[in-house]
Amino acid sequence: MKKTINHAFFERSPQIIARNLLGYFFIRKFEEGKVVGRIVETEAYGNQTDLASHARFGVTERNKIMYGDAGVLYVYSIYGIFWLTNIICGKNGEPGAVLLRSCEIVEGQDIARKLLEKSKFVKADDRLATGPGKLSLAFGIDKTDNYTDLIENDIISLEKGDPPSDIIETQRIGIDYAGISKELPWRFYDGKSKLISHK
DNA sequence: ACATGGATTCGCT
DNA sequence: GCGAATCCATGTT
Repeated sequence: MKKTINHAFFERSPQIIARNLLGYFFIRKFEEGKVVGRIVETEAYGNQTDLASHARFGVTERNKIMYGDAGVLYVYSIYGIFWLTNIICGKNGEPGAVLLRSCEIVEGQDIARKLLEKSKFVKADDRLATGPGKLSLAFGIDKTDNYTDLIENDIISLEKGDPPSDIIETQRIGIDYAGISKELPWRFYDGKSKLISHK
């Protein structure tokens, strides 16, 4: 039995969890095998006071998942082209999520490549899961994976890994609309990794 | 029922 | 650095 992660791990602030998840392994099983990615880039999204968060307008049909139990996947579509993969954080009633932005695929690169090639909007080079849209493609994640509990289910999971020696904190990407919140240092990445979406 | 715009990516300038 | 691809959640009529 591998090291497990319990729900309590996710019942903390998204900033703490986004940082802690660096070096962890994100895993999805397929019939042909499994895809394993070392997480090297994340972003935290907070409550109503975070003007970049989907929770900034209060509860809606799409974002109500952010107010629910931690440790479940929040998957939503963006630009009509991509799915983005998040993990719900915080205690029940406190909205928060961590966006998975980049992985180093350490197993199942052939499976990930085939999944990427199904999309006409990405190029399947050696940066297979670099960027949140490509990461979701590489793990075959779409709206059918929304609400998946990472602790309970047997297909998608997280395993502990060693934290990077060099963790960089910067502003989040693609949130120019967020006013003062765009300056929050809530993006985290492994400073030694080459597979980061933006430097 | 309709208008708006986005937690992206790629290719061209 | 900028525009296009493309669709659904959201807010407004």
